[in-house]
Amino acid sequence: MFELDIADVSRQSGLPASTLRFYEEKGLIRPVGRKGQKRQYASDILERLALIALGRVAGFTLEDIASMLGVDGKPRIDRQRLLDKADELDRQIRELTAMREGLRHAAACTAPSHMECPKFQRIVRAAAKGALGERKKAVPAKPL
Amino acid sequence: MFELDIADVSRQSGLPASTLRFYEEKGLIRPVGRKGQKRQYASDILERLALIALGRVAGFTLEDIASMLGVDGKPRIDRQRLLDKADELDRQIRELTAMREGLRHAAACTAPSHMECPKFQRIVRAAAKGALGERKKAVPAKPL
DNA sequence: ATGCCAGCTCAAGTTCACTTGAGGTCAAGC
DNA sequence: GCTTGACCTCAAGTGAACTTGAGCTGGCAT
Repeated sequence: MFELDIADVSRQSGLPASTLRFYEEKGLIRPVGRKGQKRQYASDILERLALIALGRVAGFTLEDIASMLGVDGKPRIDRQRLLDKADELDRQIRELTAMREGLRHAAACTAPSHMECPKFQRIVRAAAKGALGERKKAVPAKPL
Repeated sequence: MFELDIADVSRQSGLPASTLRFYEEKGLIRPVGRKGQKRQYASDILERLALIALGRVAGFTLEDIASMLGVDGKPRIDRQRLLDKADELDRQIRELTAMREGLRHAAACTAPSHMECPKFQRIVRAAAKGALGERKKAVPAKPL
């Protein structure tokens, strides 16, 4: 297991160095040591960053993730929490799937107004069930 | 089309009144008028809020959504943008699905460390492809 | 030795999507 | 006629996840 400096990690992970330092501050990652003042990372940092990225996609906060990925490197994961999250993901996947259908249909449909198209209405109603009335913060999204 | 006051809309949509006022400020919704000082909404506001909720789930920002749902009520939607978003959702759905599998497996797997389990490794690698190196903000998530 | 460049620390700023708070208005009920 | 409650405006605050900026350090290339 060779060592990487922050630039290597940044390049290989696609994360800016500032984010890596930020993650360190939040207890998500830790350099194996320093060469002079400079952080040196073990090569498995990339695996850990992948895990973090995954957790983020799954909707965990950084704090959640930090608590699951113990400092030691290997996780003390609460199984029930994982299962709960998996269920939540199931729901989210269904919503996104409905939404995707809605988008594709909206792009293709020639009805004067989408809301007048019965198919679109059905999709909206199906997808909205659950999306609406949910108190969770949804994704800010990369601006297109 | 009868009218609703803000409390009705709030109750039926699940959104706090403050959010409705906020959405109005952002140009996402508009009351049909006022009764005294109080906002009155057309009943189709709920449909519009559903659309907004959907857009949020799909990962559009409020600004994005406002620009797609014209003031007039009915959308001037950029078809290409919708298709792009649909493709992005496809990718996101695949990631979430992988993540969900990963979570369920992690909860079930008895390997001493998840990272030592080849199945988990495979899942992580599959899911991370794409998740890592992505510059988008992912969902803050309702804390469990 | 001199200067550059990458990296460092620490504090402050940014964006997004809301929420909260202070202070005001108005119709209804007692 | 006075309070209560729902609603109003406008400004400021919040939390998550970063980013940016100012000012310092240390290695190595000229």
